[in-house]
Amino acid sequence: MGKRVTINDVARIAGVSRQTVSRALNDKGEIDGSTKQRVLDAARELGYRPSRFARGLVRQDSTTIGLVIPDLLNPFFTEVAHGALEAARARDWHVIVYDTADSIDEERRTIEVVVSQVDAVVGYFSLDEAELDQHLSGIPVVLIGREHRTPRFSSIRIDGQKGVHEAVDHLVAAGHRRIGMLDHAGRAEPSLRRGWFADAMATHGLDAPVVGNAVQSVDGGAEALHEMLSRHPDLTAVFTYNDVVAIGALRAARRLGLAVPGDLAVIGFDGLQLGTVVDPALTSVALDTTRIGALAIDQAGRLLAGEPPLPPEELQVSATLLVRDSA
Amino acid sequence: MGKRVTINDVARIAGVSRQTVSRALNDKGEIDGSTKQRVLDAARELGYRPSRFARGLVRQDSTTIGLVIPDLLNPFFTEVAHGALEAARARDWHVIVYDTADSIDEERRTIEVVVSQVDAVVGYFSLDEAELDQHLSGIPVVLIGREHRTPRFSSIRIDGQKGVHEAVDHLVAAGHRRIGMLDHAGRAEPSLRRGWFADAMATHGLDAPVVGNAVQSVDGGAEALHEMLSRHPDLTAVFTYNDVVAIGALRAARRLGLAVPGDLAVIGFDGLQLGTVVDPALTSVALDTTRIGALAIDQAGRLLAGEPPLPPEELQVSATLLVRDSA
DNA sequence: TTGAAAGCGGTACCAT
DNA sequence: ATGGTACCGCTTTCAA
Repeated sequence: MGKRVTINDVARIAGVSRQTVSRALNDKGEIDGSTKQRVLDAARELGYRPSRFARGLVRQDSTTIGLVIPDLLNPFFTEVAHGALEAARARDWHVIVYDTADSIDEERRTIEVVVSQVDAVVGYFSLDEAELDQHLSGIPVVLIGREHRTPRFSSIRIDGQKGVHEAVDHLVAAGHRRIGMLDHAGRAEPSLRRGWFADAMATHGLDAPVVGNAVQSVDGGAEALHEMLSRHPDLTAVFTYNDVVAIGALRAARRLGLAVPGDLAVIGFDGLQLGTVVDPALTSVALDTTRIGALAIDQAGRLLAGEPPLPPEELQVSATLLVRDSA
Repeated sequence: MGKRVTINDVARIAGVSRQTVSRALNDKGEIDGSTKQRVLDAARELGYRPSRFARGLVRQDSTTIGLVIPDLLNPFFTEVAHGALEAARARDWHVIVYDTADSIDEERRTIEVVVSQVDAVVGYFSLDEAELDQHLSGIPVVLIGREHRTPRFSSIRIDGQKGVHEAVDHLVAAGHRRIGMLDHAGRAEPSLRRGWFADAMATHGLDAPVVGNAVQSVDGGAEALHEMLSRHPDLTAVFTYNDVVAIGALRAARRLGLAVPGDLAVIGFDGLQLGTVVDPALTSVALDTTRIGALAIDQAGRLLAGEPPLPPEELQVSATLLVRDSA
């Protein structure tokens, strides 16, 4: 029942050929004013609308990118998505967004259908490359926040080395010595961020850091800080896996009657805008989230156009300490 | 350069006809195992990928919806978008997201191109219906947060009447009498929310309310509260146009040394998750934001299928007071 | 099991 | 200014 009315119907009603209809609708010259009007009227009357498929088939323009993210409600992904949308819009590209709801099954469903809807795919995946390639065969794929293993894929890397060092420098300069970290709970290996942190601590000759694990949520962060502080009451500063956890830590500190940054300094990671709504505003190792999305789109574009892709060095986004009020 | 390899190329290389290629690729029966393998190999080798246009042209399935929002970074719209994506995914529909960056020009650009990419459009628009219809001709359009004037469009209404009354009831029950409101700045007419508020105040026989105007941002809310309090220091409670403004008010109150809710009660509007990260957690007249998006998708679906559309009464989402800690 | 032919709904090019 | 025709890439009859 959907797209019934075709260009032929319009042609018939208007008493002209389809080519003429096409001309009228596309504002080509070479058409009589009254004819054009007649066609337009007929089209409107019939509720005619060109098929995007037929049109796409003949004019090979119009690019559509699939953006796959685990959870749009997570402000980090929201920002990345925003960056991607912005970059795509600048090129007049269209972006189909898929929210996989943090579910591996939804991710599977997504890669199965996305390939027939878009020209390239960018985003966050947890499936292994073999499975991805199997379903996404033949189409450019840019992985975000995860390193590719085979040349089949591209990836945008997050380089927090410098930023995390700055964070620790900042804390040390303020006199902190006992600094803990709230890492990502429930992952096989310690995070890269934890590695950078340990590295920075070592640089200052500080003790092997105290590390707790936080579930990735505000509540998770609050709980983890409680726990960590009960075991290590001497901590005067905390660095967290990300801003969401840091915000939880902020809340926990307040509940414990600790002034931030006076009694406890807190530094997050991501530099989300969200960090400005809490009080004190969150100091954070900031990523240019917009750029992450934009880079992914950019790389997808190069791959699509057959241009030389950006080399790994340029596919990195590095972090910088963003000093606000919590440290 | 883009989509060079066609089904014909695969057919030639595999030494079969295109129909056979189609069979192999689409897992139809009636094909010899070895033939199928040969085709698959050829396809992989050539990096063949079916044209989504050609395929869409012949099988008229696959629905794509355009979602137009003014700013994905605004948590309210993020939540609505999330609801829409979720509802679309449940039907195996695809959603192209357009962020118009709060710009009327971007909105224009969007409606000009979206029509050739999607089957229906839902979202937020500020253009008038005539202009919308002109570009979106013939395709279902569901307006959110704004009432349609002509039957050409559908719209999802926000009904805050009950929720706002609950909010005022709640405040009055807690002993508040002097309650101000921070409305939306920079709009021609007072908002509906302000009307509901005035109405609720009148119900309780309270004075005509004090109303200030806030720019729609955290800073805007903070500033507006300052200003309002300097002129009306006797206020003990504030209701705001939305949560973002309320969060600004929260901050301003804290800076002024006012305890919330002790010295000043604050109630927002929207019921965003964002309200849980601030301290005290924000009490708010909550909307089911997810439902807003879902309703829009639902209505678009009915329009598309030629089913009877939902009547206006069912296209409403009403608000309820969500009591957290700020009032 | 496989292939030939006929569209799907448009646009471009060449006549008229 | 308008119409005829080929063709975009793929799937769906229908024969063979």
